[in-house]
Amino acid sequence: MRVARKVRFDADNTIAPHRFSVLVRLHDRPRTLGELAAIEQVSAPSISRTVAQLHEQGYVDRAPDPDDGRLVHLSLTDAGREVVDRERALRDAWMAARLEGLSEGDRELLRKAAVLIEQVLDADGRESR
Amino acid sequence: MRVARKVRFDADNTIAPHRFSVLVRLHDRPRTLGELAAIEQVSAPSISRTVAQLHEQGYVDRAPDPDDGRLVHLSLTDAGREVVDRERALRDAWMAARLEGLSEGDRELLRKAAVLIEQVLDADGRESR
DNA sequence: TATTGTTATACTCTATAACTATA
DNA sequence: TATAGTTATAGAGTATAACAATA
Repeated sequence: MRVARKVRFDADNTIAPHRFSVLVRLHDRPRTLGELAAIEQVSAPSISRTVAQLHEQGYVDRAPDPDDGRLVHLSLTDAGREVVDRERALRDAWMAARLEGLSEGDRELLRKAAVLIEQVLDADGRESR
Repeated sequence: MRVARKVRFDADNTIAPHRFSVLVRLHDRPRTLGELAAIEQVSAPSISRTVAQLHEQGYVDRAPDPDDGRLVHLSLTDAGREVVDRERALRDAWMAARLEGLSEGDRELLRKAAVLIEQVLDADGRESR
């Protein structure tokens, strides 16, 4: 949690965390509003508002489902994809700078730990977050 | 960051994250409002309001500085200390449950990684966060 | 009737600007 | 004048309740 906090504070983020998170979900694949609400664990009105803003910013496309008129399919625009890539590059650079002083052995240890942590998270809630 | 998110979502936290964070800072030692604002990286009015609420909830004591009438020294009440301890116990339990399935070797790997990560964070910004 | 999404309204946390009290 | 903190006001994100459209 300290690492997460540090990245959030120091990495000069260019987009608000919850908006970035939504863009990342859509970077994986297109989703409906309901799916996003479930993944992000926020209410329907909340995700609706956030997506509306991202749509206005030109980062997200909205498309009605051809068979079910209630569904709205969201996907990233090219601009949205760029935002995700740029932000990820910023965070990667931040982390790389921090790991520079470590020995190769230490870095290898952290690589193994990262794999382990991913496993633990995936084994848990099948969250797909 | 995925771990932090998961803990925040799943661990049935009993107090809002930013309030908890302030209580943790005061658990370390008493501090003034200005110190808290700097540590938490929020504005003076923001920390002032948060601390006022924690004071109303009975978690924080306020005491004027005997020499400098502008300063307000904040410290935890017994109730505040309990909140921190309880919340930490919840998170520890959450984490312990998640690590149960690992081998002793894997857990040892994670212990070493945690030490390393602490070092990296401390080496960085001398943040005392 | 149930489901998907939006609108109305309110609460919390945040910030900047203006202010009070003390140094 | 400068510093520590508070009050006034506004913006962003969240929630619940009520609503519209579709199945």
